[in-house]
Amino acid sequence: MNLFEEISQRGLIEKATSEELAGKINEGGVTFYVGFDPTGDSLHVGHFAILNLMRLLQKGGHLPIGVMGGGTGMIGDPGGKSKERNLLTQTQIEHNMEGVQAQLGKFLDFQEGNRAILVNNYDWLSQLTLIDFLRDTGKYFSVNTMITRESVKSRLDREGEGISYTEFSYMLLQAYDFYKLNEDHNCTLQIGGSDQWGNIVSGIDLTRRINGAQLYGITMPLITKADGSKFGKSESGAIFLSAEKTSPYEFYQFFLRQADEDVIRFLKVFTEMSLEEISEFEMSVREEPHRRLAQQKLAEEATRAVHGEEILEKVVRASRVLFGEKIENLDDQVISEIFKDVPSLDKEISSLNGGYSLIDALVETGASKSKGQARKLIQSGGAYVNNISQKDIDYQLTMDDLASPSFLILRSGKKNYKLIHLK
RNA sequence: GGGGAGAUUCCCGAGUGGCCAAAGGGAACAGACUGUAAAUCUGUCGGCUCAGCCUUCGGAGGUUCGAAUCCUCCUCUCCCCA
Repeated sequence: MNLFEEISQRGLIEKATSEELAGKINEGGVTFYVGFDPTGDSLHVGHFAILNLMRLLQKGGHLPIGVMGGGTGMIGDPGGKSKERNLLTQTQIEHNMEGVQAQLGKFLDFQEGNRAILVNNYDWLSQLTLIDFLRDTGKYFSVNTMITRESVKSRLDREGEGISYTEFSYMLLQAYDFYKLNEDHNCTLQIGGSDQWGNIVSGIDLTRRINGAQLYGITMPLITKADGSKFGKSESGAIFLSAEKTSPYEFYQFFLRQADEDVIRFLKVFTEMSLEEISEFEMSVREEPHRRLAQQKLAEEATRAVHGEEILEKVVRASRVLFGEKIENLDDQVISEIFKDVPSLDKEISSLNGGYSLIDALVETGASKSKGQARKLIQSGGAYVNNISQKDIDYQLTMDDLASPSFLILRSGKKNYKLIHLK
């Protein structure tokens, strides 16, 4: 199977601008680019599919360019929901670029061979002067066409909304990026989300008009879940690739909890596993879903790619302990490692002498919002001390409840852990 | 500029003088069942020293034994006409 067939079978392609593209991709040596929003210093799982596609293409002999939208970020894509863009400072953008580059490095090779590069479009967009830009670039754009673009049209149709000239120009800048990257790096392919179609096509048109070069574009489908909700959000918000923003444990658990209906599709989209291997897991999901082998594999592959083998092992071990039986007789080191990401409350060890009420402990650790809720939680059997359900409202924690010499583990519900560190 | 409607607990939304911490739905949180899934069912869902008490119905006053409900003023939102 050739590369193009493979990526389309994985579900990584929604639309391509031209039939010829398949041939180019199978030949190799295509320089392609993907744009990233510079507003944060970490990518999130919503980027996972595109990262995987970039990785697959690089391994297939193509050259990836990551473009940070340092310049376009100051303008704002009219398709985006936010009305006003914050102007990021250069230092912020540099900081964000570093963060993103480190993460891209997990998926792409920046070192040798057909090595990836990361650039900031501020570098060239900031050099443009208005007169030159209008004369050399603006003249190739038809306003008639621009106002029919979905992103612009929806803003025009909505009463009282409108669109500023600034945002209206966004499309021109992104188109110019593609032209510029073609000139400077011989970049001939742009890949983006399905909402980027219009912008990509604008770049292709512009470049053809300026220098006659034929460029290509691919859009990726929006990754959705079987229940219709958007992939990438957990109860507590977006799942980031950075360990500071989303702990590796939470990251692993997020993938582990995906539904049977989604997991095979996700294996194809998010991992490099061969399609043959994936079809074995497909059978497993069908015949023995309770074993959750596919979910485990997905969580494993994703966590390994982002956080590495060593952290993966720790996270798997932590998961086993956390979803296991009673926690006792562990040493401090093991506990603090397993529960590294769990919020913990420091407490004087002496407070256990006179007994420390479970209700207070639940409130103080933040497991419950108020004493009333803590009381109800205990009554419903949802409060756990060292993984054992405790239903006595007046329960007092004592030295006997320590899971290790200085730790005590509380839990509300199935997976919400809190740690008390006795000093 | 003229006329009308409205603001209720996280969200939607009922409630027009006591039976109101306020119906119903959603979200959320627990429990059961499971597979750390989905669906379903059950419970909880302002606070507390919890059979009781305290603080809430846009804001400030007032009437009343008693106000989310009535009156006055203010703030904000929406609709229609010009």
